[in-house]
Amino acid sequence: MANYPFKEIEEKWQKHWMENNHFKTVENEKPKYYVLEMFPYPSGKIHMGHVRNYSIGDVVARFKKMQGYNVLHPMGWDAFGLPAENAAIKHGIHPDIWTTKNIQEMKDQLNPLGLSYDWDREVATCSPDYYKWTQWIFLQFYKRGLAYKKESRVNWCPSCETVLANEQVVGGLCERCDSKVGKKMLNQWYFKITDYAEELLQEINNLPGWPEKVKIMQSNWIGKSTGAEVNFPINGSDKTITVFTTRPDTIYGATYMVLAPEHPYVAELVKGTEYEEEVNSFITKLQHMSDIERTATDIEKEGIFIGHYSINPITGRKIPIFIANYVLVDYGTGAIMAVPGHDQRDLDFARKYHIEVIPVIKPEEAQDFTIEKEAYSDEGIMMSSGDFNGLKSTEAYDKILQLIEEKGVGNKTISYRLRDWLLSRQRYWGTPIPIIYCDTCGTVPVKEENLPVALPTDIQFTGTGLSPLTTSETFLNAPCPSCGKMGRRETDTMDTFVDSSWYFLRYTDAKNTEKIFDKEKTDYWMQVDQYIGGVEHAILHLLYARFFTRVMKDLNLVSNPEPFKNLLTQGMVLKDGAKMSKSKGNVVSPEEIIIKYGADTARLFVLFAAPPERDLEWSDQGVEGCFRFLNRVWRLAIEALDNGLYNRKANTTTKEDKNLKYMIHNTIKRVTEDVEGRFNFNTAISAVMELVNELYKYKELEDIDGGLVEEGITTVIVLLAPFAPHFTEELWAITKGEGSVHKLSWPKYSKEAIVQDEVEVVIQINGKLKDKITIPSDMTKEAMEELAFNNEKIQSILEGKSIVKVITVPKKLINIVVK
RNA sequence: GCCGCGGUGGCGGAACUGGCAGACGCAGCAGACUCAAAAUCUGCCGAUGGCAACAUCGUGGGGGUUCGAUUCCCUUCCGCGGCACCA
Repeated sequence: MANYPFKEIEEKWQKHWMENNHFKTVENEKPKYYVLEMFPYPSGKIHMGHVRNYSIGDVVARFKKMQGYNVLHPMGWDAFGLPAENAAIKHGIHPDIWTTKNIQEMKDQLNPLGLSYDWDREVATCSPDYYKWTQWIFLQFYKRGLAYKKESRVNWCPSCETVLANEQVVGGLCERCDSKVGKKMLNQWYFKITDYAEELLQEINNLPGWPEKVKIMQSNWIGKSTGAEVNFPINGSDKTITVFTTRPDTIYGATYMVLAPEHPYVAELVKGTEYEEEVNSFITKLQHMSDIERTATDIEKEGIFIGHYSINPITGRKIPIFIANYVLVDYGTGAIMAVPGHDQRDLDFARKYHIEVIPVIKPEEAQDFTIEKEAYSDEGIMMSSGDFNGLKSTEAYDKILQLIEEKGVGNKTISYRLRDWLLSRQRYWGTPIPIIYCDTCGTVPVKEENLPVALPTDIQFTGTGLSPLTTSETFLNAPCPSCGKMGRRETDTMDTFVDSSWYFLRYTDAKNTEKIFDKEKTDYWMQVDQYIGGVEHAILHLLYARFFTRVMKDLNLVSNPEPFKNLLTQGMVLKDGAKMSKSKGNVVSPEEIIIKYGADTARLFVLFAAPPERDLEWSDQGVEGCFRFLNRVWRLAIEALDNGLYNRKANTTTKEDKNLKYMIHNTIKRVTEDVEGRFNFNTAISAVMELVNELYKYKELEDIDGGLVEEGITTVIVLLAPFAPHFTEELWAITKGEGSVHKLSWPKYSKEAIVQDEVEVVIQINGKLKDKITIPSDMTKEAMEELAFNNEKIQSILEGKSIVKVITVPKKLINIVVK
């Protein structure tokens, strides 16, 4: 028999579903379920990673719908970004046209997959209807002091004369021209995400539906450490330098101090001294290095003495002040007390510059303790620490902190690794920052009623120099919202992560022209019950989205501060052990697979080949196998219908009948559990395959129950519906003649059918399998043991051995322990 | 360096709470059908020994707990991912 006509079937049902608004969703009284896949960047081509992502989401959506939920399953486009602008520079196509065309092309490639999206809720972040609200959010942040501008060091390519995002710096080089990337001070916009650091960290504990791995990554990223700030007066000056330390217990061992070269005091302290020139050239040298070069762990520690001393406020000791490449200006206070005895970095530096090393903590057992090449960073017993000598360092930690506070020279504090979010981009294709600079009024936000600040079209893309928006006269000049005099617009646009930090909220009320969204609607749908996407977004996107949602909760725009209840991070699609990529030439295009085997086979394969969290190794033969399986089901159903198998002699209730009934209902149970709780689609599908194999065997028997065959085939069709939607819809139409398989309720297994009268148990001797016997499932322990001891095979093995004990687990095993 | 995840047949993977290791699929081998091939259907398919029934070994390596360990504990090796001069 020929293969099933997948092409006709898929086109037919896609058209049917679309024309009948099959996937349209509105709020109703049913329990809601919001399933979301991370929206794509419209590159113009979908790849297997997309197919995998959306297939997983579609199974969840269709399954939940069959379970009676009101399911929201939207799709949209993360449509701002650099590739569109590069295309403009390279080919002279306007980013808007390029993006719109790509969205259409990607939609044309997505539709053949049969995904159950409600396209009425589509959003594109580059559309003014959308970015108007991104700007509106910016203004709310600004009002709250959560958006602010500051001078800071940013990546700078001297050849392109432009700022680069961290992602655009590849191995310390500019991704476009391969020049060495340096640093430059620029005035940039920031979001104050650090205000939410503690909340974002604490609330990770309230995300039981997130993978542990992602939670750990976020915690580490936020990077909380507790310690103290201590003020060290500068000798012969009225200034003090505040250092941050996590080890106040080592303060007696501080033999020098290091400032970050960019620390504001440095320039002041050396001004007009003999050290000025040397310090300046050191700083200039560092500025020409990228962060990557500068912070590489293998780089040698380097620094210089700046001619000043400070006073250790606890010991009164006078210690030299250095600047060095290993102290960062934007962590802690940008200054440290260096304790070479107990910090490896400080030790390396001290050895190089011949600075004294004073050990102040020794291991508990140690007698004469000295430091050679390795710093001692563990706990221990205090030494050379005045009154604290002999104490455990953990006790001394608290006592010294107390002393610091009593003396008023410092206090307990907390430091985070998380930095504020730099959102300015010197780009065209992004959301314009709605700010006007006025000579009289300064920095003035655009009035809400004047949003959106639209992207102009009279732009030149030269690929060099400043933000392209500076080339638009119509954009640049705008009246000050406060005094009306001519001002200048902000010409930077926002990082595209801003756009994607709230799109899931807009889906809940995508067409609203009055408001960002209606709170009632958003509260009805939020949280996202299941979010699905690549683990590469574990930190940035997911953290930013959490941050935004928290702020929106504080603004009373939403009720729940956490956006994503459950998170599934799917693995990559590999071929020959490597990620599919053009440069490796190992790309399999979804289009060619759909043409050859159809979308249902493609979907089935990506779900069957591996559990969703793991990487998936592509296999052409594996795809073929899935296609064969669908054909096998097809033939089974068609043959049963044509040959009247449904009507053959019924209700004989043989052993085989009972077994098939058991198989049918146990398969329902297995598939339900696999899909619902664990997202193990691979085992769900293999369970259905087993049932199909069983049906093939059963139908060859002499005496079969036609009704049971029908039940079996129907069950297979219904259970496969979320996985292979077109295939099952067609089979449903053929075998049942009416309705849609997708409008059915998800089947429930019969409890009686999965009760087995007989079970197979194993007989072990010393834990090793010796024989298997089939017994009634309600047999007592005693009877089981009797049976085991009467077993001929067991008797012959037991001969001449003495029995130590017998362990019997009902319905499972009998283990006889012998000597 | 620190943190996390993983290691099971020729391959992708299964074994959910400690109880038959290898479900299901792929590849391979054999048979049926066919003039023949493809497709399809059926059977076999971890290693070693044996004609066989069967025996022994086997979940990266070593050790432990247990009647019993892929599963729990210790240790070690390898692979992958994240962070990385964060004081």
